[in-house]
Amino acid sequence: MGDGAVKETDFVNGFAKGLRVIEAFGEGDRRLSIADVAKKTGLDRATVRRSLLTLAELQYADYDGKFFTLTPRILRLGHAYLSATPLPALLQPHLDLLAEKTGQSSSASVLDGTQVLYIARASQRRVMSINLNPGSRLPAYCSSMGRILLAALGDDGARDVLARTDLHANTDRTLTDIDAIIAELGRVRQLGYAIIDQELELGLRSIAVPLKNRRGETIAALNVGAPAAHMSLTQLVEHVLPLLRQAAENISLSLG
Amino acid sequence: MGDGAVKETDFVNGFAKGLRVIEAFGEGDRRLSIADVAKKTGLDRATVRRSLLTLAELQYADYDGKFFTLTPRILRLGHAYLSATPLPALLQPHLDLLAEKTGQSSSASVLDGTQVLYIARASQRRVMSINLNPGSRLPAYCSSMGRILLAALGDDGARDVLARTDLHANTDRTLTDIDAIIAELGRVRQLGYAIIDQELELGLRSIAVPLKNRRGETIAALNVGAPAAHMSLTQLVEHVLPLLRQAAENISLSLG
DNA sequence: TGACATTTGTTTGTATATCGCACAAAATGA
DNA sequence: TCATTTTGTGCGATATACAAACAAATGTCA
Repeated sequence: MGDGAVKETDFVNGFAKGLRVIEAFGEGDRRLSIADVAKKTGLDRATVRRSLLTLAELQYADYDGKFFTLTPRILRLGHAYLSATPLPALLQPHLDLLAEKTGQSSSASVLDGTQVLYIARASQRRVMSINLNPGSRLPAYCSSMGRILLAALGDDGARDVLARTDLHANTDRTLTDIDAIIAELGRVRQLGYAIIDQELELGLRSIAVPLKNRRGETIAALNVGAPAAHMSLTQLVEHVLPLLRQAAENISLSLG
Repeated sequence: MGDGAVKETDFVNGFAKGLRVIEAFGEGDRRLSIADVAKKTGLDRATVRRSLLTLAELQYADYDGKFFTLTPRILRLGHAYLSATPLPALLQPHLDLLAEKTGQSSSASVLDGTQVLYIARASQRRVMSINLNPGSRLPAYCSSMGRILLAALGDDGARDVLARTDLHANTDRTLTDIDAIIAELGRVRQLGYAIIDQELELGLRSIAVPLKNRRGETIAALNVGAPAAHMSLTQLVEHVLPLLRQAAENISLSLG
Protein backbone atom coordinates (compact mmCIF):
# COMPACT_ATOMS: atom_id res chain seq x y z
CA MET A 1 0.00 0.00 0.00
CA GLY A 2 2.58 2.52 1.07
CA ASP A 3 5.06 3.81 -1.45
CA GLY A 4 7.74 3.88 1.19
CA ALA A 5 10.01 1.08 2.27
CA VAL A 6 7.66 -0.67 4.67
CA LYS A 7 6.40 -4.10 3.81
CA GLU A 8 2.74 -4.46 3.02
CA THR A 9 2.25 -6.66 6.04
CA ASP A 10 3.49 -3.81 8.25
CA PHE A 11 0.61 -1.56 7.27
CA VAL A 12 -2.92 -1.62 8.65
CA ASN A 13 -5.22 -0.57 5.85
CA GLY A 14 -8.29 -0.33 8.03
CA PHE A 15 -6.53 2.10 10.34
CA ALA A 16 -5.22 4.30 7.54
CA LYS A 17 -8.66 4.45 5.97
CA GLY A 18 -10.27 5.29 9.28
CA LEU A 19 -7.94 8.25 9.67
CA ARG A 20 -8.93 9.49 6.24
CA VAL A 21 -12.54 9.23 7.30
CA ILE A 22 -11.90 11.42 10.34
CA GLU A 23 -10.12 14.00 8.21
CA ALA A 24 -13.06 14.10 5.82
CA PHE A 25 -14.87 16.11 8.50
CA GLY A 26 -12.13 18.73 8.46
CA GLU A 27 -13.33 20.90 5.63
CA GLY A 28 -16.83 22.17 5.45
CA ASP A 29 -19.79 20.36 6.87
CA ARG A 30 -19.85 18.75 10.23
CA ARG A 31 -22.77 16.50 9.39
CA LEU A 32 -21.80 13.93 6.80
CA SER A 33 -23.61 10.88 5.50
CA ILE A 34 -21.88 7.68 4.52
CA ALA A 35 -22.06 8.66 0.86
CA ASP A 36 -20.66 12.13 1.62
CA VAL A 37 -17.61 10.68 3.31
CA ALA A 38 -17.16 8.11 0.54
CA LYS A 39 -17.13 10.91 -2.00
CA LYS A 40 -14.68 13.04 -0.03
CA THR A 41 -12.26 10.22 0.67
CA GLY A 42 -12.67 8.15 -2.48
CA LEU A 43 -13.15 5.07 -0.31
CA ASP A 44 -15.77 2.42 -0.87
CA ARG A 45 -19.09 3.13 0.83
CA ALA A 46 -19.05 -0.19 2.63
CA THR A 47 -15.62 0.61 4.05
CA VAL A 48 -16.64 4.11 5.07
CA ARG A 49 -19.74 2.76 6.71
CA ARG A 50 -17.76 0.31 8.84
CA SER A 51 -15.27 3.01 9.83
CA LEU A 52 -18.01 5.45 10.80
CA LEU A 53 -19.89 2.83 12.79
CA THR A 54 -16.62 2.04 14.55
CA LEU A 55 -16.19 5.71 15.43
CA ALA A 56 -19.77 5.84 16.66
CA GLU A 57 -19.34 2.69 18.73
CA LEU A 58 -16.27 4.23 20.39
CA GLN A 59 -18.20 7.49 20.87
CA TYR A 60 -15.83 9.47 18.72
CA ALA A 61 -18.87 10.18 16.55
CA ASP A 62 -22.62 10.54 16.89
CA TYR A 63 -25.01 8.87 14.49
CA ASP A 64 -28.65 9.81 14.10
CA GLY A 65 -29.37 7.07 11.59
CA LYS A 66 -28.59 9.35 8.69
CA PHE A 67 -25.75 11.72 9.48
CA PHE A 68 -22.55 11.31 11.41
CA THR A 69 -20.93 14.12 13.43
CA LEU A 70 -17.66 13.99 15.31
CA THR A 71 -17.88 14.32 19.08
CA PRO A 72 -15.47 16.38 21.16
CA ARG A 73 -13.87 13.12 22.21
CA ILE A 74 -11.97 13.20 18.95
CA LEU A 75 -9.95 16.03 20.51
CA ARG A 76 -8.24 13.41 22.63
CA LEU A 77 -6.22 12.40 19.60
CA GLY A 78 -4.70 15.80 18.96
CA HIS A 79 -4.30 16.28 22.66
CA ALA A 80 -2.09 13.22 22.73
CA TYR A 81 0.37 15.30 20.77
CA LEU A 82 -0.14 18.64 22.49
CA SER A 83 0.25 17.28 25.98
CA ALA A 84 3.14 14.98 25.17
CA THR A 85 5.24 17.41 23.15
CA PRO A 86 7.09 20.03 25.14
CA LEU A 87 7.22 22.65 22.41
CA PRO A 88 3.57 23.81 22.33
CA ALA A 89 3.38 24.06 26.11
CA LEU A 90 6.71 25.87 26.18
CA LEU A 91 5.53 28.34 23.55
CA GLN A 92 2.17 29.15 25.07
CA PRO A 93 3.18 31.59 27.82
CA HIS A 94 5.45 33.42 25.39
CA LEU A 95 2.64 33.74 22.89
CA ASP A 96 0.31 34.92 25.66
CA LEU A 97 2.82 37.60 26.54
CA LEU A 98 3.25 38.64 22.92
CA ALA A 99 -0.51 38.88 22.47
CA GLU A 100 -0.77 40.96 25.60
CA LYS A 101 2.05 43.33 24.70
CA THR A 102 0.88 43.88 21.13
CA GLY A 103 -2.82 43.67 21.76
CA GLN A 104 -3.03 41.32 18.79
CA SER A 105 -2.97 37.59 18.10
CA SER A 106 0.19 35.56 18.20
CA SER A 107 0.77 32.03 16.92
CA ALA A 108 3.38 29.37 16.37
CA SER A 109 3.43 26.86 13.55
CA VAL A 110 5.42 24.21 11.73
CA LEU A 111 5.35 23.11 8.12
CA ASP A 112 3.15 20.13 7.22
CA GLY A 113 3.44 19.39 3.54
CA THR A 114 2.56 22.57 1.65
CA GLN A 115 0.74 24.04 4.61
CA VAL A 116 1.48 25.84 7.81
CA LEU A 117 0.15 23.94 10.80
CA TYR A 118 -0.65 25.89 13.96
CA ILE A 119 0.69 24.25 17.10
CA ALA A 120 -0.08 27.04 19.58
CA ARG A 121 -1.92 30.33 19.60
CA ALA A 122 -2.84 33.21 21.83
CA SER A 123 -5.61 35.43 20.58
CA GLN A 124 -6.34 38.79 22.03
CA ARG A 125 -9.09 39.42 19.55
CA ARG A 126 -10.23 37.52 16.54
CA VAL A 127 -8.39 38.98 13.56
CA MET A 128 -9.41 36.81 10.67
CA SER A 129 -12.67 35.79 9.17
CA ILE A 130 -11.80 32.20 10.01
CA ASN A 131 -11.14 30.72 13.41
CA LEU A 132 -7.60 29.52 14.04
CA ASN A 133 -6.48 27.08 16.67
CA PRO A 134 -3.93 24.31 17.12
CA GLY A 135 -4.42 22.03 14.15
CA SER A 136 -5.52 24.83 11.85
CA ARG A 137 -3.77 24.97 8.51
CA LEU A 138 -3.05 27.75 6.08
CA PRO A 139 -1.23 27.67 2.77
CA ALA A 140 2.47 28.27 3.32
CA TYR A 141 3.13 30.31 0.19
CA CYS A 142 1.02 33.28 1.25
CA SER A 143 1.30 33.35 5.05
CA SER A 144 4.02 35.01 7.07
CA MET A 145 4.97 31.90 9.01
CA GLY A 146 4.86 29.89 5.81
CA ARG A 147 7.42 32.24 4.22
CA ILE A 148 9.71 31.76 7.22
CA LEU A 149 9.41 27.98 7.10
CA LEU A 150 9.83 27.83 3.33
CA ALA A 151 12.86 30.11 3.51
CA ALA A 152 14.44 27.66 5.95
CA LEU A 153 14.18 24.87 3.39
CA GLY A 154 16.57 26.58 0.99
CA ASP A 155 15.72 27.47 -2.59
CA ASP A 156 15.53 23.87 -3.81
CA GLY A 157 13.45 22.62 -0.91
CA ALA A 158 11.10 25.60 -1.16
CA ARG A 159 10.75 25.14 -4.90
CA ASP A 160 9.77 21.50 -4.35
CA VAL A 161 7.03 22.50 -1.93
CA LEU A 162 5.78 25.33 -4.11
CA ALA A 163 5.65 23.02 -7.12
CA ARG A 164 3.23 20.84 -5.18
CA THR A 165 1.16 23.84 -4.05
CA ASP A 166 -2.03 25.11 -5.61
CA LEU A 167 -0.95 28.73 -5.98
CA HIS A 168 -3.97 30.95 -6.24
CA ALA A 169 -4.55 34.63 -5.60
CA ASN A 170 -6.59 35.05 -2.42
CA THR A 171 -6.41 38.80 -2.96
CA ASP A 172 -4.99 41.00 -5.69
CA ARG A 173 -1.80 41.27 -3.65
CA THR A 174 -1.10 37.53 -3.41
CA LEU A 175 2.18 36.38 -4.95
CA THR A 176 1.45 33.36 -7.14
CA ASP A 177 4.55 33.23 -9.32
CA ILE A 178 7.05 30.69 -8.06
CA ASP A 179 10.08 32.75 -9.01
CA ALA A 180 8.63 35.83 -7.36
CA ILE A 181 8.04 33.85 -4.17
CA ILE A 182 11.52 32.33 -4.26
CA ALA A 183 12.95 35.84 -4.61
CA GLU A 184 10.88 36.99 -1.65
CA LEU A 185 12.18 34.02 0.38
CA GLY A 186 15.70 35.28 -0.29
CA ARG A 187 14.77 38.63 1.24
CA VAL A 188 13.16 36.83 4.17
CA ARG A 189 16.37 34.89 4.78
CA GLN A 190 18.42 38.05 4.63
CA LEU A 191 16.19 40.16 6.86
CA GLY A 192 15.30 37.39 9.29
CA TYR A 193 11.60 38.08 9.18
CA ALA A 194 8.63 37.81 6.82
CA ILE A 195 5.76 40.17 6.33
CA ILE A 196 2.46 39.41 4.66
CA ASP A 197 0.40 42.43 3.73
CA GLN A 198 -3.12 41.33 2.84
CA GLU A 199 -1.99 38.48 0.60
CA LEU A 200 -4.03 35.92 2.49
CA GLU A 201 -7.04 38.02 3.32
CA LEU A 202 -7.85 41.65 2.69
CA GLY A 203 -7.41 43.75 5.79
CA LEU A 204 -4.98 41.38 7.46
CA ARG A 205 -1.26 41.89 7.98
CA SER A 206 1.16 39.67 9.79
CA ILE A 207 4.83 39.42 10.60
CA ALA A 208 6.79 36.30 11.48
CA VAL A 209 10.25 35.26 12.65
CA PRO A 210 11.95 31.87 12.84
CA LEU A 211 12.40 29.93 16.07
CA LYS A 212 15.76 28.20 15.98
CA ASN A 213 17.32 25.49 18.07
CA ARG A 214 20.90 25.57 19.30
CA ARG A 215 22.18 24.20 16.02
CA GLY A 216 20.60 27.12 14.21
CA GLU A 217 17.93 24.98 12.56
CA THR A 218 14.49 26.54 12.19
CA ILE A 219 12.09 24.35 14.16
CA ALA A 220 9.01 26.58 14.05
CA ALA A 221 7.79 30.07 13.18
CA LEU A 222 6.23 32.69 15.44
CA ASN A 223 3.99 35.45 14.23
CA VAL A 224 1.78 38.32 15.19
CA GLY A 225 -1.22 39.09 13.04
CA ALA A 226 -3.20 42.30 13.10
CA PRO A 227 -5.99 44.03 11.18
CA ALA A 228 -4.46 46.38 8.62
CA ALA A 229 -6.48 49.17 10.16
CA HIS A 230 -4.70 48.69 13.50
CA MET A 231 -1.14 48.26 12.31
CA SER A 232 0.85 49.85 9.54
CA LEU A 233 3.76 48.01 7.99
CA THR A 234 6.08 50.43 9.73
CA GLN A 235 4.52 49.72 13.10
CA LEU A 236 4.86 46.01 12.53
CA VAL A 237 8.56 46.30 11.83
CA GLU A 238 9.40 48.93 14.41
CA HIS A 239 7.15 47.93 17.26
CA VAL A 240 6.18 44.26 16.84
CA LEU A 241 9.34 42.81 15.28
CA PRO A 242 11.58 43.53 18.31
CA LEU A 243 9.04 41.85 20.58
CA LEU A 244 8.85 38.82 18.30
CA ARG A 245 12.63 38.55 18.18
CA GLN A 246 12.85 38.86 21.92
CA ALA A 247 10.27 36.11 22.35
CA ALA A 248 12.07 33.84 19.89
CA GLU A 249 15.31 34.48 21.74
CA ASN A 250 13.76 33.69 25.12
CA ILE A 251 12.18 30.53 23.82
CA SER A 252 15.42 29.39 22.20
CA LEU A 253 17.19 29.78 25.50
CA SER A 254 14.61 27.72 27.35
CA LEU A 255 14.92 24.99 24.74
CA GLY A 256 18.12 24.17 26.66
CA MET B 1 -16.42 -6.83 19.43
CA GLY B 2 -18.44 -3.90 20.65
CA ASP B 3 -20.87 -4.39 23.49
CA GLY B 4 -23.41 -2.21 21.79
CA ALA B 5 -25.97 -3.19 19.21
CA VAL B 6 -23.73 -3.08 16.15
CA LYS B 7 -22.93 -6.27 14.36
CA GLU B 8 -19.38 -7.53 14.57
CA THR B 9 -18.94 -7.09 10.87
CA ASP B 10 -19.75 -3.41 11.26
CA PHE B 11 -16.70 -2.78 13.39
CA VAL B 12 -13.13 -2.31 12.19
CA ASN B 13 -10.85 -3.71 14.85
CA GLY B 14 -7.68 -2.43 13.27
CA PHE B 15 -9.03 1.10 13.32
CA ALA B 16 -10.19 0.93 16.92
CA LYS B 17 -6.84 -0.42 18.02
CA GLY B 18 -4.97 2.23 16.08
CA LEU B 19 -6.93 4.93 17.91
CA ARG B 20 -5.96 3.36 21.23
CA VAL B 21 -2.36 3.47 20.09
CA ILE B 22 -2.61 7.20 19.40
CA GLU B 23 -4.17 7.82 22.79
CA ALA B 24 -1.35 5.93 24.45
CA PHE B 25 0.78 8.99 23.79
CA GLY B 26 -1.61 11.17 25.72
CA GLU B 27 -0.31 10.63 29.22
CA GLY B 28 3.32 11.05 30.05
CA ASP B 29 6.10 10.34 27.63
CA ARG B 30 6.10 11.48 24.07
CA ARG B 31 8.72 8.93 23.02
CA LEU B 32 7.33 5.43 23.21
CA SER B 33 8.75 2.13 22.02
CA ILE B 34 6.59 -0.63 20.63
CA ALA B 35 6.72 -2.44 23.94
CA ASP B 36 5.78 0.73 25.83
CA VAL B 37 2.65 1.18 23.76
CA ALA B 38 1.81 -2.51 24.05
CA LYS B 39 1.96 -2.21 27.83
CA LYS B 40 -0.12 0.96 27.94
CA THR B 41 -2.82 -0.34 25.63
CA GLY B 42 -2.78 -4.02 26.51
CA LEU B 43 -2.52 -4.85 22.82
CA ASP B 44 -0.20 -7.41 21.31
CA ARG B 45 3.26 -6.14 20.40
CA ALA B 46 2.90 -7.29 16.82
CA THR B 47 -0.39 -5.40 16.48
CA VAL B 48 1.02 -2.27 18.05
CA ARG B 49 4.02 -2.46 15.78
CA ARG B 50 1.92 -2.45 12.65
CA SER B 51 -0.27 0.37 13.91
CA LEU B 52 2.78 2.48 14.71
CA LEU B 53 4.43 1.72 11.38
CA THR B 54 1.18 2.74 9.71
CA LEU B 55 1.20 6.05 11.58
CA ALA B 56 4.83 6.57 10.59
CA GLU B 57 4.12 5.76 6.96
CA LEU B 58 1.34 8.36 6.95
CA GLN B 59 3.63 10.82 8.70
CA TYR B 60 1.43 11.06 11.74
CA ALA B 61 4.43 9.73 13.66
CA ASP B 62 8.22 9.79 13.49
CA TYR B 63 10.31 6.67 14.01
CA ASP B 64 14.00 6.67 14.78
CA GLY B 65 14.32 2.89 14.70
CA LYS B 66 13.67 2.63 18.40
CA PHE B 67 11.14 5.20 19.56
CA PHE B 68 8.00 6.61 18.00
CA THR B 69 6.80 10.19 18.54
CA LEU B 70 3.62 11.77 17.23
CA THR B 71 4.05 14.55 14.70
CA PRO B 72 1.98 17.76 14.68
CA ARG B 73 0.06 16.29 11.77
CA ILE B 74 -1.98 14.35 14.30
CA LEU B 75 -3.57 17.70 15.20
CA ARG B 76 -5.49 17.46 11.94
CA LEU B 77 -7.74 14.90 13.55
CA GLY B 78 -8.86 17.08 16.43
CA HIS B 79 -9.06 20.02 14.09
CA ALA B 80 -11.59 18.11 12.04
CA TYR B 81 -13.89 18.57 15.01
CA LEU B 82 -12.89 22.09 16.02
CA SER B 83 -13.27 23.56 12.57
CA ALA B 84 -16.46 21.71 11.72
CA THR B 85 -18.33 22.36 14.95
CA PRO B 86 -19.73 25.84 15.38
CA LEU B 87 -19.69 25.86 19.18
CA PRO B 88 -15.95 26.19 19.86
CA ALA B 89 -15.52 28.96 17.30
CA LEU B 90 -18.59 30.71 18.64
CA LEU B 91 -17.26 30.52 22.19
CA GLN B 92 -13.75 31.73 21.52
CA PRO B 93 -14.32 35.49 21.27
CA HIS B 94 -16.48 35.42 24.38
CA LEU B 95 -13.78 33.55 26.29
CA ASP B 96 -11.20 36.01 25.01
CA LEU B 97 -13.31 38.85 26.34
CA LEU B 98 -13.81 37.14 29.68
CA ALA B 99 -10.08 36.52 30.01
CA GLU B 100 -9.39 40.14 29.18
CA LYS B 101 -11.97 41.56 31.60
CA THR B 102 -10.95 39.34 34.49
CA GLY B 103 -7.25 39.16 33.75
CA GLN B 104 -7.49 35.41 34.25
CA SER B 105 -8.05 32.28 32.18
CA SER B 106 -11.40 31.29 30.82
CA SER B 107 -12.47 27.98 29.33
CA ALA B 108 -15.41 26.02 27.99
CA SER B 109 -15.91 22.30 28.30
CA VAL B 110 -18.29 19.41 27.88
CA LEU B 111 -18.58 16.10 29.71
CA ASP B 112 -16.77 13.11 28.22
CA GLY B 113 -17.35 10.07 30.37
CA THR B 114 -16.23 10.93 33.89
CA GLN B 115 -14.08 13.77 32.70
CA VAL B 116 -14.43 17.37 31.67
CA LEU B 117 -13.17 17.92 28.14
CA TYR B 118 -11.96 21.38 27.17
CA ILE B 119 -13.30 22.55 23.83
CA ALA B 120 -12.06 26.16 23.93
CA ARG B 121 -9.86 28.26 26.12
CA ALA B 122 -8.47 31.76 26.45
CA SER B 123 -5.53 32.12 28.77
CA GLN B 124 -4.34 35.44 30.01
CA ARG B 125 -1.67 33.81 32.11
CA ARG B 126 -0.94 30.24 32.93
CA VAL B 127 -2.74 29.46 36.16
CA MET B 128 -2.17 25.80 36.70
CA SER B 129 0.87 23.61 36.96
CA ILE B 130 -0.38 21.77 33.90
CA ASN B 131 -1.01 23.13 30.47
CA LEU B 132 -4.62 23.16 29.34
CA ASN B 133 -5.90 23.39 25.79
CA PRO B 134 -8.73 22.04 23.67
CA GLY B 135 -8.66 18.29 24.21
CA SER B 136 -7.37 18.57 27.76
CA ARG B 137 -9.28 16.59 30.33
CA LEU B 138 -9.81 16.98 34.04
CA PRO B 139 -11.81 14.85 36.46
CA ALA B 140 -15.39 16.12 36.62
CA TYR B 141 -15.99 15.50 40.32
CA CYS B 142 -13.47 18.07 41.51
CA SER B 143 -13.53 20.78 38.83
CA SER B 144 -15.92 23.70 38.64
CA MET B 145 -17.11 22.95 35.12
CA GLY B 146 -17.41 19.30 36.05
CA ARG B 147 -19.76 20.19 38.90
CA ILE B 148 -21.92 22.21 36.50
CA LEU B 149 -22.08 19.40 33.97
CA LEU B 150 -22.74 16.73 36.61
CA ALA B 151 -25.46 18.86 38.17
CA ALA B 152 -27.16 19.00 34.78
CA LEU B 153 -27.40 15.21 34.69
CA GLY B 154 -29.68 15.08 37.70
CA ASP B 155 -28.96 13.13 40.86
CA ASP B 156 -29.27 9.71 39.24
CA GLY B 157 -27.18 10.55 36.22
CA ALA B 158 -24.51 12.20 38.34
CA ARG B 159 -24.44 9.26 40.71
CA ASP B 160 -23.86 6.92 37.76
CA VAL B 161 -20.89 8.95 36.59
CA LEU B 162 -19.45 9.31 40.07
CA ALA B 163 -19.77 5.57 40.65
CA ARG B 164 -17.51 5.05 37.64
CA THR B 165 -15.05 7.72 38.80
CA ASP B 166 -11.82 7.12 40.68
CA LEU B 167 -12.49 9.60 43.48
CA HIS B 168 -9.24 10.60 45.09
CA ALA B 169 -8.19 13.60 47.14
CA ASN B 170 -5.95 15.83 45.06
CA THR B 171 -5.70 18.15 48.04
CA ASP B 172 -7.00 18.02 51.59
CA ARG B 173 -10.03 20.02 50.43
CA THR B 174 -11.16 17.61 47.72
CA LEU B 175 -14.61 16.14 48.17
CA THR B 176 -14.39 12.38 47.63
CA ASP B 177 -17.60 11.16 49.24
CA ILE B 178 -20.31 10.55 46.67
CA ASP B 179 -23.13 11.75 48.90
CA ALA B 180 -21.22 14.89 49.78
CA ILE B 181 -20.68 15.61 46.09
CA ILE B 182 -24.32 14.91 45.25
CA ALA B 183 -25.35 17.33 47.99
CA GLU B 184 -22.98 19.94 46.56
CA LEU B 185 -24.49 19.40 43.11
CA GLY B 186 -27.86 20.28 44.62
CA ARG B 187 -26.46 23.60 45.79
CA VAL B 188 -24.92 24.14 42.36
CA ARG B 189 -28.29 23.58 40.70
CA GLN B 190 -29.96 25.98 43.07
CA LEU B 191 -27.37 28.74 42.86
CA GLY B 192 -26.68 28.36 39.16
CA TYR B 193 -22.92 28.31 39.56
CA ALA B 194 -20.16 26.10 40.94
CA ILE B 195 -17.06 27.10 42.82
CA ILE B 196 -13.98 24.97 43.36
CA ASP B 197 -11.63 26.23 46.04
CA GLN B 198 -8.32 24.38 45.77
CA GLU B 199 -9.92 20.96 45.46
CA LEU B 200 -8.10 20.18 42.26
CA GLU B 201 -4.81 21.87 42.96
CA LEU B 202 -3.62 23.91 45.90
CA GLY B 203 -3.61 27.61 45.12
CA LEU B 204 -6.21 27.38 42.39
CA ARG B 205 -9.80 28.56 42.52
CA SER B 206 -12.36 28.54 39.78
CA ILE B 207 -15.99 29.38 39.16
CA ALA B 208 -18.25 28.01 36.45
CA VAL B 209 -21.72 28.52 35.03
CA PRO B 210 -23.81 26.44 32.63
CA LEU B 211 -24.29 27.34 29.00
CA LYS B 212 -27.84 26.48 27.98
CA ASN B 213 -29.58 26.17 24.67
CA ARG B 214 -33.05 27.53 23.99
CA ARG B 215 -34.66 24.44 25.45
CA GLY B 216 -32.85 25.09 28.72
CA GLU B 217 -30.56 22.09 28.33
CA THR B 218 -26.99 22.52 29.53
CA ILE B 219 -24.76 22.03 26.51
CA ALA B 220 -21.45 23.14 27.97
CA ALA B 221 -19.88 24.88 30.95
CA LEU B 222 -17.90 28.11 31.09
CA ASN B 223 -15.42 28.95 33.78
CA VAL B 224 -12.83 31.39 34.98
CA GLY B 225 -9.88 30.08 36.95
CA ALA B 226 -7.53 32.15 39.03
CA PRO B 227 -4.68 31.70 41.49
CA ALA B 228 -6.05 31.79 45.03
CA ALA B 229 -3.61 34.59 45.75
CA HIS B 230 -5.25 36.77 43.09
CA MET B 231 -8.91 36.11 43.81
CA SER B 232 -10.84 35.58 46.98
CA LEU B 233 -14.04 33.55 46.95
CA THR B 234 -15.94 36.78 47.48
CA GLN B 235 -14.29 38.41 44.49
CA LEU B 236 -15.12 35.41 42.33
CA VAL B 237 -18.78 35.61 43.22
CA GLU B 238 -19.15 39.38 43.20
CA HIS B 239 -16.88 40.34 40.35
CA VAL B 240 -16.40 37.32 38.08
CA LEU B 241 -19.80 35.60 38.33
CA PRO B 242 -21.74 38.48 36.74
CA LEU B 243 -19.29 38.53 33.84
CA LEU B 244 -19.60 34.78 33.38
CA ARG B 245 -23.39 34.97 33.43
CA GLN B 246 -23.36 37.80 30.95
CA ALA B 247 -21.09 35.82 28.63
CA ALA B 248 -23.30 32.74 28.92
CA GLU B 249 -26.32 34.87 28.16
CA ASN B 250 -24.69 36.45 25.11
CA ILE B 251 -23.57 33.10 23.78
CA SER B 252 -27.00 31.58 24.30
CA LEU B 253 -28.54 34.37 22.26
CA SER B 254 -26.12 33.84 19.40
CA LEU B 255 -26.92 30.13 19.40
CA GLY B 256 -30.03 31.29 17.57
C1' DT C 1 34.57 -10.83 32.28
C1' DG C 2 31.31 -14.32 30.82
C1' DA C 3 27.17 -16.99 31.42
C1' DC C 4 22.36 -16.52 32.16
C1' DA C 5 17.91 -14.29 32.38
C1' DT C 6 14.82 -10.62 30.54
C1' DT C 7 13.15 -7.64 27.50
C1' DT C 8 12.32 -6.20 22.93
C1' DG C 9 11.60 -6.34 18.03
C1' DT C 10 10.53 -9.26 14.19
C1' DT C 11 8.82 -13.23 11.69
C1' DT C 12 5.78 -17.11 10.77
C1' DG C 13 1.59 -20.04 10.49
C1' DT C 14 -3.12 -20.20 10.76
C1' DA C 15 -7.77 -18.95 12.10
C1' DT C 16 -10.41 -15.11 11.58
C1' DA C 17 -11.76 -10.47 10.10
C1' DT C 18 -12.02 -7.11 6.52
C1' DC C 19 -12.36 -5.29 1.67
C1' DG C 20 -14.61 -4.18 -2.34
C1' DC C 21 -17.85 -5.76 -5.45
C1' DA C 22 -22.44 -6.71 -6.90
C1' DC C 23 -26.95 -6.68 -5.79
C1' DA C 24 -31.18 -5.79 -2.78
C1' DA C 25 -33.78 -2.58 -0.15
C1' DA C 26 -35.06 1.83 1.17
C1' DA C 27 -35.33 6.62 0.72
C1' DT C 28 -35.61 10.77 -2.10
C1' DG C 29 -37.18 13.68 -5.79
C1' DA C 30 -39.18 14.92 -10.26
C1' DT D 1 -45.41 6.81 -11.01
C1' DC D 2 -40.51 6.09 -12.40
C1' DA D 3 -35.75 7.50 -12.08
C1' DT D 4 -32.09 8.48 -9.07
C1' DT D 5 -29.57 8.31 -5.04
C1' DT D 6 -28.42 6.29 -0.83
C1' DT D 7 -28.01 2.65 2.45
C1' DG D 8 -27.55 -2.14 3.76
C1' DT D 9 -25.81 -6.96 2.95
C1' DG D 10 -23.92 -11.61 1.20
C1' DC D 11 -19.82 -13.39 -0.74
C1' DG D 12 -15.20 -14.74 -2.41
C1' DA D 13 -10.52 -12.99 -2.28
C1' DT D 14 -7.41 -10.92 0.53
C1' DA D 15 -5.53 -8.78 4.75
C1' DT D 16 -5.03 -8.88 9.68
C1' DA D 17 -4.75 -10.66 14.59
C1' DC D 18 -3.06 -13.63 17.64
C1' DA D 19 0.04 -16.87 19.60
C1' DA D 20 4.23 -18.82 19.48
C1' DA D 21 8.92 -19.01 18.14
C1' DC D 22 13.03 -16.70 17.13
C1' DA D 23 16.80 -13.19 17.12
C1' DA D 24 18.89 -9.39 18.96
C1' DA D 25 19.70 -6.34 22.45
C1' DT D 26 19.92 -5.30 27.31
C1' DG D 27 20.48 -6.11 32.04
C1' DT D 28 22.20 -8.95 36.08
C1' DC D 29 25.12 -11.25 39.00
C1' DA D 30 28.86 -14.25 40.45
